[in-house]
Amino acid sequence: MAEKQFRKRNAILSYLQNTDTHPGAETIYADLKAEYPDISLGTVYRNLTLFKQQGLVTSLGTVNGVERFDGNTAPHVHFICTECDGVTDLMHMDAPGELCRTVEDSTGGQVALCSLSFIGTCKNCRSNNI
Amino acid sequence: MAEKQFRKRNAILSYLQNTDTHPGAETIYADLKAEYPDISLGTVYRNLTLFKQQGLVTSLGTVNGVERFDGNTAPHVHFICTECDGVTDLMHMDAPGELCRTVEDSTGGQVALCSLSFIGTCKNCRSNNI
DNA sequence: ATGACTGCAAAGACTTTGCATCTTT
DNA sequence: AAAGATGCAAAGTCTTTGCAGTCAT
Repeated sequence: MAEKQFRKRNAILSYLQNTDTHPGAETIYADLKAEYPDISLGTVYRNLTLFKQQGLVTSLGTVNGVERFDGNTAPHVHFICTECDGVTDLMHMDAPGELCRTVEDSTGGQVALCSLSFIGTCKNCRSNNI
Repeated sequence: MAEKQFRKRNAILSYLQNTDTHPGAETIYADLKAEYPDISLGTVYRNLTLFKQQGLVTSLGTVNGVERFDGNTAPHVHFICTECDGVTDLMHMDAPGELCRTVEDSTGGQVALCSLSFIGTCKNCRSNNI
């Protein structure tokens, strides 16, 4: 009794909603392991799949073979560093959401979301390259 | 003598440069098998990796777990159908290439390329859903 | 009790890679 | 002969999944 025990599902969602690092499953697993020593990777994957279906989190696609997740479902733009695999938000930049209608008109399809990413080398990795 | 035998490497590149279907490795392999019955999947993967490094082809990222390739290196926008996994070019639409500089200024990073995709259901799949 | 959630480990899908062979020059 | 490209199959990564056990109501 006392506090109701948090389910791992909640922990995973909460973790995603409180980070801007756009982690992959393995990272989520490793980080949550501190507080939930018996959490399993299967649970992380299972819940991520669920969250995606429910629209609670989005997938950025894969970076270096690993799918990366975002708990911030508001449309926004990403910067992906190909050296450190870091993904950062570009909050000041508008995702071209208004173009979705244009695309629907020109293709006859239905657009669920649009994804805009800039791929390159982040400030930090540039410095380290000197 | 006669015609020099085409290397498989050339065949793979040529295949990519002459299609707009944005195939994955398995598809390239299957299609080239007709003309090159002894081609191997390893060769396809090996050469795709090479082409990416050389900048001869680009990767669109993964669709449904499979990396998809584009022999058209001119920047352009893609429409990705989540039902049939088809990827089509939106040639009439400009990729926001000019924003690369803006991103570099605001992040201090260096932008190599920008990727804009619209994800949804294509015209064909919509029809089939009726 | 019942249904929901999870741990574990096996299976699956996709990709990479070592080595021997075959080509090209 | 030397360098490069490829076939084959094993290995490697990442992800999914079946099943039994656990937790919440």
